[in-house]
Amino acid sequence: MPDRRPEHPAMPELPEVETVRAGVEALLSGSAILHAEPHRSGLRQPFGDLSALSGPVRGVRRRAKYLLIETTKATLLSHLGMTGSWRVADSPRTHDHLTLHLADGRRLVFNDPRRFGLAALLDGNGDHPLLAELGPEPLDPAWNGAVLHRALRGRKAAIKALIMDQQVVVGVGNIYAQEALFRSAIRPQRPAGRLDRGTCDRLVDAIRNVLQEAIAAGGSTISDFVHAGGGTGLFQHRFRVYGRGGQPCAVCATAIRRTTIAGRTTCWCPRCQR
DNA sequence: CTCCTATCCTGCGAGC
DNA sequence: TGCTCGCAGGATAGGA
Repeated sequence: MPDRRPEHPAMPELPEVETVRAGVEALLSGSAILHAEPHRSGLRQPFGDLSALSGPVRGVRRRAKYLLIETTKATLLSHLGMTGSWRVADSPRTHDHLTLHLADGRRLVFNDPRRFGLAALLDGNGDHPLLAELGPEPLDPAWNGAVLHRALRGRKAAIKALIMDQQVVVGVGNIYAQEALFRSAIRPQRPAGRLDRGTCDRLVDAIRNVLQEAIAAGGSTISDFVHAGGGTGLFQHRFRVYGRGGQPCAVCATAIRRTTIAGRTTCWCPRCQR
């Protein structure tokens, strides 16, 4: 039975978070935060004391899949989890968890039905434990096949599991891991430590290309509602393997296969990927 | 240390 | 129609 492609692949990986970053930055540009008002004690972990979050907004940055909203006095770290969104409040909705009151009267609200998300302030040094162990940014030119090859040395886990490991490289989740492996013709279950240098070069290129294309497809639309999924813009129509188990490969027409790797559904073409 | 599994949580679609 | 059940998955705790 062929998979049905999910209607709303609400999986915020690097491209989705980057799109949300740009959207939130546009919403906050030139504004100031008066105060943060939590509606519960926390999500994946406690919000902690958010009272320092106020002042003119200096910028909105991204590190891995985290958003960083920086004011002159503090920086809010947030993660969209699976289903998180930021919006300019209209009326209250279920699963609204945190409201940022702005000086111009608008309210920016974090909503997250599944509550896999997170929000907390960076400490006085601008650090947070969640940021401490993160690996390289995939779009940073300093990350390349040689660096990946070194990181995989001796590792026996499936290559797909390791490119989703945020200590190896950040920002790659279940969708783009599958798509990058298809593009680089690598079978997802191959033991990572056995990939040679040239294969790592190919994989790095594929990861970069698929992420950049997805960011570009994320579009420039500025909306009052910036959310995790919906599949950034039109990119979801370009998936070659994700969610396509049982369907013919777009390249060779062989049936796409489906399995589980490290607890996550994984699809691949048995002919194109070795 | 490395690797894998269970867990958190809600919404949705399949099947009866 | 309305119910139950399984699945979706980022990050992490804990077990092997």
